[in-house]
Amino acid sequence: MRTSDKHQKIIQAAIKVFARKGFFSARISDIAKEAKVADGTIYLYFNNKYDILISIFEEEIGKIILQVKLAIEEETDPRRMLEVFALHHLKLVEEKRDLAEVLQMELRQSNKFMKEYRNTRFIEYVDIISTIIHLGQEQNIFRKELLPGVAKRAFFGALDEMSRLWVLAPETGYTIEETAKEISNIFLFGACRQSMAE
Amino acid sequence: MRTSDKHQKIIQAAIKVFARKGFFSARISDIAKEAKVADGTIYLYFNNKYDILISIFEEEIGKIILQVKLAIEEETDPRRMLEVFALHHLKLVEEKRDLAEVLQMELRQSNKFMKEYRNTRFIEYVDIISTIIHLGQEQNIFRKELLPGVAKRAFFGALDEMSRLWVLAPETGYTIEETAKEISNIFLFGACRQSMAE
DNA sequence: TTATTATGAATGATGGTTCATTTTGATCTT
DNA sequence: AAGATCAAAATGAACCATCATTCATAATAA
Repeated sequence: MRTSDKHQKIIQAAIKVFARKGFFSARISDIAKEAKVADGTIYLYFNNKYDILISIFEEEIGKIILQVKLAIEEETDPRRMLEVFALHHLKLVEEKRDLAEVLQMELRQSNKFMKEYRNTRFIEYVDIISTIIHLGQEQNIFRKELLPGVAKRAFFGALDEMSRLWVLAPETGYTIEETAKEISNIFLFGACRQSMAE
Repeated sequence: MRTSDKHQKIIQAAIKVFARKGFFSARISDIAKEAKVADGTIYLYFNNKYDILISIFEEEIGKIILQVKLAIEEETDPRRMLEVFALHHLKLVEEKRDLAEVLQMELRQSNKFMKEYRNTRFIEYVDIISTIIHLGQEQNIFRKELLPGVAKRAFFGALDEMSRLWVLAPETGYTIEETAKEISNIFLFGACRQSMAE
């Protein structure tokens, strides 16, 4: 059996277990059982429990970034790009619920218990948005005065709050598509009635 | 010494310790030392470690809700109300950093390790926003088609992502006031250049 | 035969919780 | 005013369950 197989099996098992119980309540023996592997085997592939979590972040976010960037390259209009990003972000909950749950719940507070770990992958992910915003400003579509550091986080935060909701309570009455559309719309055009439409 | 004094002392100590170490890494003895109280004393006022955390949520969010509602009642324009809400939410990081940190980091994932606990106070807080949005729709200021469940979370999420940033890395280069203004602006009018202004 | 990979019982540290004991302070007695 | 009494409040050492991690041993495969 190839090394990478066990590595992957453990990662996938850990995602499941962390999603179900949370990082701290999850036991190594839970992960081992889920991966159909002995407790000790885990330590042949990872240094410790934290290392498993970090590997999940690094490897899985890496895959997501790749996919999203690819999808965005298909588009030319920055407005559409934002919608595509939104769609991808929200879809994650549906397509990989366990992973979404781990990223939602554990990633955010990882800085607390892993002081030294700087999650550059996560930053890279959010910065996809600022790239789009910058593009939109260059094309004279977005307002020049937008504060990029605020705008990107406003958009990301809005999306992420919705995906947090879905992770906690799957039923909201809204579909992913309409939610992505609505959030993009609010971000692009605002909640106010457009006075010109009068 | 009155009962309530110790209760408060322990709560305040716990906020400090939870902020510094996170809920799981915090030891009861840490909290006891910070509160200048014996370990056992804590169990005279709280059932267990979780109970301390829940009490923080209930009592402290209660206070915040009161303050915010009061400040919003001063305003008549829903657009201003949103800005006031934003200002209050962001100010919390500055004025009560430890509490903000606990709410940011621990509150969100509380559902994971305290399955039975439904945080109604938190819901109540976010619902202040939907009340404002509803008002704005009635006054024909906000678009009627806004999905209230999405819009309120978009606004809240945007704000909260910024306060998460401040909790993690205090220096961002933006002031609270300009951030509140910017987020409100984006939410109200969008990121796009208003075409009528052409 | 030997190097690699895997096992899972044993180890050891940790820290939430308990509880026998002490301290406090209010009330009553003389 | 000085003891005496007692319930409530506080203490902190000890208990014990819980795992993360290790490592002597076994299985596998080259």
